[in-house]
Amino acid sequence: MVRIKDVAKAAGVAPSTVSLVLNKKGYVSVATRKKVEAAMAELNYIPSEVARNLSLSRTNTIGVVMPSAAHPFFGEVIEALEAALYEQHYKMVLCCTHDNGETERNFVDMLKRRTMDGIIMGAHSLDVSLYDNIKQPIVAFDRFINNDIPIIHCDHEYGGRLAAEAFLQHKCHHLVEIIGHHAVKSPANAYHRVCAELLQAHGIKVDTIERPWNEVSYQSFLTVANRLFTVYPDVDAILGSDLSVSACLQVAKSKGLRAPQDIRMVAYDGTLVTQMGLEPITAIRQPVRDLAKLAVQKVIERIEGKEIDGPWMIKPQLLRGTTC
Amino acid sequence: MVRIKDVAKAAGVAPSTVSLVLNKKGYVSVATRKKVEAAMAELNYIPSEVARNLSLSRTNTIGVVMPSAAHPFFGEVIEALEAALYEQHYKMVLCCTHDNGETERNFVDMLKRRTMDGIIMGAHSLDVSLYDNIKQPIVAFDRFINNDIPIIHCDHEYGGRLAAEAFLQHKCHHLVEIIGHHAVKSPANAYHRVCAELLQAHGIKVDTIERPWNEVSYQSFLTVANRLFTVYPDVDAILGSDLSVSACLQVAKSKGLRAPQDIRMVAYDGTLVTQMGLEPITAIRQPVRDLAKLAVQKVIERIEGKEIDGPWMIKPQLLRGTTC
DNA sequence: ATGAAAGCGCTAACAC
DNA sequence: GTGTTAGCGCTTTCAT
Repeated sequence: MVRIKDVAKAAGVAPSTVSLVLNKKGYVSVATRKKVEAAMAELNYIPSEVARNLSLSRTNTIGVVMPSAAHPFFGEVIEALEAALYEQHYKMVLCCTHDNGETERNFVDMLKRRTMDGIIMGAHSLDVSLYDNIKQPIVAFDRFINNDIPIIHCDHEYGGRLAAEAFLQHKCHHLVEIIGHHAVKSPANAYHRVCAELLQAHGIKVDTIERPWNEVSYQSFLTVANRLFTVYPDVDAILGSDLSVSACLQVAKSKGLRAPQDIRMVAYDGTLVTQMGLEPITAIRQPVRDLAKLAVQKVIERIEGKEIDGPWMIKPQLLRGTTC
Repeated sequence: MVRIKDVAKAAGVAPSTVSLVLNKKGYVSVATRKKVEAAMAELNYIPSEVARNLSLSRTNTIGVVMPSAAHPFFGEVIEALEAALYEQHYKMVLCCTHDNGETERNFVDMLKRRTMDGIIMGAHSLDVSLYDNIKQPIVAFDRFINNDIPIIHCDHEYGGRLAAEAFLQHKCHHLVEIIGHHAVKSPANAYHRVCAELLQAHGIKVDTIERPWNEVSYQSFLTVANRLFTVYPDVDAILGSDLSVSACLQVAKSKGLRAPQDIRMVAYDGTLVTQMGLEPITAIRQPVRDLAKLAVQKVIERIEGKEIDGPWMIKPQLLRGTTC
């Protein structure tokens, strides 16, 4: 391994000088710069980033915690975060919790060990006390953690309103909402609340059905969809996440129901899933790229010592499909 | 910040002793261990991983390079790799290249700077010379790079055979294969070749249609699907990746074609996408978790200095749907 | 404009 | 068993 001092020796200068040309800092005469650069090329020198990190107490790495990478929505989020981080010259280390508390704990430990300069937290753990004594910058992605941790999310109340407006363009009598497990404290719950309120104000009956904790197979979405139609046979409007609604559409079709004539459906998230079936599902699209950019910008501001407040929100958008 | 020497001072011992208890190495009397542990707790000591990394010349981090995280297949792969790495106490830093050579180059640079102990490379770059002078361990994931870099992949020839067998259970006359861009050198091309050969041996006509480079929107899959039906109106069998076939199914339905009576389709990969539409698509499922585990095992063996050979393959599996 | 030297926080060889 | 000490490779202040 060739070190900075090897380059210095070869170039006949001091290590500090090499460091200066390496980082394009300070004043170095053109002549010595040339010598140093020649020596670096000659020796095929590559600086050790770890040594640099230790010296600077900064790793240019930020940790991203998500429930899963295989889920279409989180896959998109991860992609967008990685791109935004890359643009700011940060590396992303990814942790998928699979809704497992221990995984999350371990990851937060890594953060504490200063492997990373900051964290973007998008998982839904149950134990929020994990985050009590952390000095490093954290921002939460669509998730409440505590009052010290700023949160970036989509304007879900507005999303709920968009969904309600879509439903109200048709005659519905009974909306069923497929909601996440009640233990998950997410700002996203707001869209269900708002949509329910608006429809109830128009005399529409609203029921909810809850998804099991930590079940991610598509089969489990089909199970819930089937239960929905069994428990509420007169349902004529459904609101839920992309996968939930996709499964409902599948079940509805198998029962010979047509959308939007017999039943209306709005999917929340608007990932690929809603575009991919035999008909495009009407969806509320979360502005994933913008959310990711904002989250990245905010962690970095915190890393750089700026005081930031939050929360921050971005409005979602209606993607008109054929199901509502 | 509290350092190891602070703990040492507080406990009345030497830093090296603290290091020993920290790493559960060597022999430390129970009494001093207790003292040290008390001091660590008292001071709320958290070791710096960066310093440790520098000292050990090892980061316990490995880089994963994939074309995208938003794509269902790569999302699954990333998830599986992360889980496998986590189990081995490795962190994953993720790079999505978006088929962009510069991104990849930058990432390989990071590797050279020894930020990471190794790389799992699953992207399809065009410039393979990038990998010429790398000392760190690399394994390729479903991708040919060069003869020095071992490769892990699914047994695609077997996959092609499975697909052919599925088609041959029906009467087909004209298979169209949707293939990736010709610049991508992937072992996965084998399944197209093998399936084509087997069907041609039965007198079935085979054509191919090539996907554009670096187009990832679902819209682009629909475009290709539409072109397929325009160019080959008598097509009655289609083989392609999940998204390609999903788009074809959508177009076929819109033309009133029924599967498998009028047209047969087999999707390669077998992600969520094939389960999600209105009918399950018959698919060749890549054993993603096993591939990921194997890839992780092999990079780690290389990191630990073991000589490994490769290539390694794992057999795919037929998922019977209703489309063939 | 360049060099000497101290430090970033930890590990490990060696001495006691 | 425990302490001393010399690294790991880079950055940066302070002289010159």
